[in-house]
Amino acid sequence: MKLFNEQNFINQLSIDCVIFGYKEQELKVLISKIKIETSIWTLPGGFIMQEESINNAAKRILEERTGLKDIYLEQFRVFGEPSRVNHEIYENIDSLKTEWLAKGILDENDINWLTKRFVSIGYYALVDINKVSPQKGMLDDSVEWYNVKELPKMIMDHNEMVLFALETLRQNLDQKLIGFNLLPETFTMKEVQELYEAVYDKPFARNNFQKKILDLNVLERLEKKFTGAANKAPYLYRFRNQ
Amino acid sequence: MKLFNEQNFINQLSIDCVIFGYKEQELKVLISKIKIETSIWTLPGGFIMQEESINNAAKRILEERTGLKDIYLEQFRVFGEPSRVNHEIYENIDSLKTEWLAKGILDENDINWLTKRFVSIGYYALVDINKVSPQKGMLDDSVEWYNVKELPKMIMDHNEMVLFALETLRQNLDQKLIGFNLLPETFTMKEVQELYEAVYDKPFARNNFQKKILDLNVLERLEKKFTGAANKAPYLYRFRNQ
DNA sequence: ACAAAAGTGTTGACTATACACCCATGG
DNA sequence: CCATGGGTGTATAGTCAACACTTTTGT
Repeated sequence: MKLFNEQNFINQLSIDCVIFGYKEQELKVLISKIKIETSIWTLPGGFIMQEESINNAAKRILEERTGLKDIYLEQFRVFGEPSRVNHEIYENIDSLKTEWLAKGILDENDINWLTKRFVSIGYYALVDINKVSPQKGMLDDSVEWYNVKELPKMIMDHNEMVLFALETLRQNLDQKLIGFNLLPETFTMKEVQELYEAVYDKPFARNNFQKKILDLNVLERLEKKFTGAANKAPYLYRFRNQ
Repeated sequence: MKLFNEQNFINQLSIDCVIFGYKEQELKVLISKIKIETSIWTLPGGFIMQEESINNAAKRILEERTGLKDIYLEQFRVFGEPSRVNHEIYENIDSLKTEWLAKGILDENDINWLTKRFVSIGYYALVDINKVSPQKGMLDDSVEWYNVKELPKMIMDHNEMVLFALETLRQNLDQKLIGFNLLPETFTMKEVQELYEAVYDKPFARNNFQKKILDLNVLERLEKKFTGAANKAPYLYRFRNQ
């Protein structure tokens, strides 16, 4: 097949994506499992086509896994240790290699291409978790959301990548007003607060938080949301886009 | 010669360095001129060896141009538009190609290697300008310091790279206490202030600035510096390393 | 004594945080 | 009418910028 070679993709350069979602008071990351028996986890990743910008490559990879266009995403760091090789997958796990070769998914050239040392550009993305139906990649066994605090050990430096992505998210959440990408169309102030608490992993004072967010002047107050609970009904808000 | 091929370097991936120095109240950037007659300017750059981390590659490139080890440096962004090709140099300027081939500096394979589309990792570095004696690269005609506000038009997106580097420097100068890398061993408070004014391109109030910097608790006050001027002698300071 | 520039102190505005209170809602 | 949680107001502390004043230096 020769899927991977220098005519299609740039050699030894990859993109790995830390896709953040938010649900049930937890910040989650979308990761793939390669194989059931041995359970190898990775971040969703891919390669850069010759005529494609790196941003578009990242968008394409994200769309493949989430089905979503127009995702908020941003590069956060390049990972370039010479030890970044896929040996974990392609050498230790002979059975995988045999299987892929047998199934004709990959040929020898592809495997040679994939087992070189790779420099990887880290992107992080923020998505409304309700809109995503995770799609398996070619080599994936499953794709699932994991709590960012309870991620399994992933290949190479992928766990470290998540730490860098989270650090960048924390630095940018306020400043760039990007948190609303993680929430549905409308939301209550409490939901915003719980999102912030999940991201920064610390509590915020309710009243001061409300003041801070409203003072940003980016939210539009809608009708009240009657939950049936025996207390005052909270307002719903929507992110005002300009 | 075949200097450049996939056995030596990673293909289609480069590093470009924005090297900041500070002198005479001006923030300066070290840039190379390729050829006298046509005057093509570029940022110092290079490639990544197969067994080398990207950080070490950046250090090596910086040492080649500045002669300095242990420079403060940090990656700030990846530039990956598919239009990033060296055509400006290698096609429009036939004379260069002819010259290099004639001199045996590069052969056809090298030129093919160099004229592909490149993804470039941007690093910025902060150096004590007094310690640097700029070194010409293999293809350089000259290497000089230019005021960051008065840079000539450089190839590809190199001017844009400087803007991103400066933006990152501004964001990190305070937070990471890195400004002292731009100053000599000892300095007066006025020199620190003028450095900050050069970086942010705006004035700071003298007394408040002094308070802010001293409150960081990273400076050690030394003896006074008698300049011979008819005014109170300022103290010298040194950056306390822990 | 004076000008120039460094060092220090004081004030007022703004911001962040803690505390207090009131209000709507369903049982 | 009460418990619960949402919305809003106030007081306090801390931070930051503007202004004022004092000190040191060489002429």
